[in-house]
Amino acid sequence: MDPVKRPTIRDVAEAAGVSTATVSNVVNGHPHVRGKTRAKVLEAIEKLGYRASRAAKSLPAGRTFLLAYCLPADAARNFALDVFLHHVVSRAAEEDLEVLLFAQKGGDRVRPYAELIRRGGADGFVLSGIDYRDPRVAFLQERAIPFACFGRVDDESVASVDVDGASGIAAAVNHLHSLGHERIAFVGWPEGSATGDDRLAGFVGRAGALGLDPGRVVRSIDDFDLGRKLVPALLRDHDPTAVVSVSDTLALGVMAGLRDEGLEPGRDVAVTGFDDIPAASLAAPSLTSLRQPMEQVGALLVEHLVARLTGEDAPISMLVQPDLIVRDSTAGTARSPARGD
Amino acid sequence: MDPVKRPTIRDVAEAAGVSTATVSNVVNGHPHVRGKTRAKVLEAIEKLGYRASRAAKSLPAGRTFLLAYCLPADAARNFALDVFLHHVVSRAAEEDLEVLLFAQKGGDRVRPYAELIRRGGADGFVLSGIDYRDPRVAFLQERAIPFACFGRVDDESVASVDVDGASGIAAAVNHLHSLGHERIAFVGWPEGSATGDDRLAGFVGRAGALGLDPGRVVRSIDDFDLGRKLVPALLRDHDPTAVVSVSDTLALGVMAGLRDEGLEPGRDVAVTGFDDIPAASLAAPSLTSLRQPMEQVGALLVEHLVARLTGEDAPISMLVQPDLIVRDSTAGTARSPARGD
DNA sequence: ACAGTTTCTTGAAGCGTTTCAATAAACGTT
DNA sequence: AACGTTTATTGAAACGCTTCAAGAAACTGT
Repeated sequence: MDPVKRPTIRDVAEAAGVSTATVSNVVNGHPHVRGKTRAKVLEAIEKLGYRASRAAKSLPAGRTFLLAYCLPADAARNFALDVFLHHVVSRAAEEDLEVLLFAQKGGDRVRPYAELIRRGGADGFVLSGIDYRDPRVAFLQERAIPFACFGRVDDESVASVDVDGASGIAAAVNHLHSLGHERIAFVGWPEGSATGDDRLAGFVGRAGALGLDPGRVVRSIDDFDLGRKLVPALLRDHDPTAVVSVSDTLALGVMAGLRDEGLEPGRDVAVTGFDDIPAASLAAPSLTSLRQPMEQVGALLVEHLVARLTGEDAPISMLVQPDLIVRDSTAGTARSPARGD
Repeated sequence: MDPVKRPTIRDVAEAAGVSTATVSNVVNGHPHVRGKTRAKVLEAIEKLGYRASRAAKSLPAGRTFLLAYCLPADAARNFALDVFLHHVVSRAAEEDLEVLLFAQKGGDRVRPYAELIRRGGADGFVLSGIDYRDPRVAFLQERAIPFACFGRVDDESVASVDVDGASGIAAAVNHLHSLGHERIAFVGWPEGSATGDDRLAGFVGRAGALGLDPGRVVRSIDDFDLGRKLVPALLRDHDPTAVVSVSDTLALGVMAGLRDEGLEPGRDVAVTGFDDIPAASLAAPSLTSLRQPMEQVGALLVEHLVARLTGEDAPISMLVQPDLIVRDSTAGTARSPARGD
């Protein structure tokens, strides 16, 4: 009825005819153990199927062997979250760490972290969805809790990995320019988001460098319908042959809006997005987008945390490159018939 | 430098001038504590910001206060995963349980569970992605480990919650029928998936009951492009005015395929999907779909596990109803002009 | 005011590990 | 063969909490 009783270190010690201290030494790879003794112990471990209990290890060790991650409240909007998480978990497993999930309760973004810390719930934290001056960062830093951020933090002493949005957008602009597009517009987020500002900078910089007008910019919050509705104004003000969007959601909205105006996205007007959300490849036409290298980001964050937990003082602040995934929404060239210019 | 030292139960006991046993009694709400004593203790707890450490609680309790969930290897395909997880985590938090995440290593689906159990890593498991005769179910059952499944399990003694796919599809058929559609086709998965068979049964049953031809069925594995490519044959063989799909992915493919054939989905041919993945609302036209009540599922699973851990023998085997989300892909009526019949 | 009850509080053991000082065994020297 | 070294092993304390038998305090009723 009850879950099967697990063997303890004492059972192993008995079976091997040694003390529990010796078993512990073997398990933890301490140097001074004779070959013969080690063999006996390993055999007993094997026979009994022994594994040290995390709970029992934690107590004397003063650590939990857990990394914690707070699920964003708007999980449904964060499409790549599960992929990111998957990589964090996998990489953590390689380091014998497991991942603890917790969630925001009310509006307070810091509270759940504080609670977890008070209960000694985890050794370190992985954060995502970093804002300018994110309160969580200040909080954790003040308490000297190990943590690492997916997203840019202005403070150099904070470990963070971010996707180089500027360079990603620049790649999209290059791609479109090489297809012959001259009037490229950018659909961005409202000012004040670290990620959005960065991507916009990429557009402005690259467009300028290519001698294109970097002023073809329109802004909207990240919503499909708003993206759709901004198309008439976009066409009127900038008459673009290509639209670079700060996100896939907006890009898909723009594609719908183009079609509302009788233009076929991908043929009459090229469109690119950012994030490569699942819907990007499921759209018709499929959407050219920038994929964030989640595996790399997850691995870097975990590696940093492990180093930090091992005592090394290893601040990192890395920028990783997104991959341009070319699909049908940029399949035509700027010189194709439809718009006749 | 080091993470701030947390106060222990002993600190509280000292501050309140009582023994640690009393503090423990207060914290755990034991009955025989005098009001005045309780007040003193609570005050000390408040002042010091004390919270019992999970690690230290676990050891004598013989439980971890953790529920474990294994991230499916193909996380990227499981679109609603993060939503589901979010609800599981939230509900668990209400019960003072946290959620531990682990991942599949190689091909062996059972191995990670076995490993976690050997380390005494969690009190119970939440499973998803249940197959016919899922090996994990047999494994956990054999070891009498508490677990609860999202997905149907044939064994009545296993706690499971599933979404009523048959009834969901039936609702879609009803919806289309009420719009005047008479020739409704079903795009299903290949035989042999529990979920797919169930949804198909819903179509056949409902179509038959309405006096429609229940034989308009086509099958494909769950892939956008395959859904797209099956449209010509679908039109030729069944000439449907509406297509009910077993999944959103296939439905989106079908919509693309219809457009390839010069038909406008939502106007010329109605389309429905299942799962309400994010792409459903981002498609143009937006896709009518069936939303799985993830919150309910998550809550039920956690509630069962809590009951089970509390000693109650509470097997459940529930079916919850999906919600039909009507969108533009079923906006027209069967009598609208385009197809002229 | 005293014994008998009942209610509250506590000391100490124990949960499964790690760690470290102390002891034992093995090895070189002479 | 006895000694000093080095290497291997161990006993016991400690980690922060719960639990339970036992003791103390607060009430009864007389």
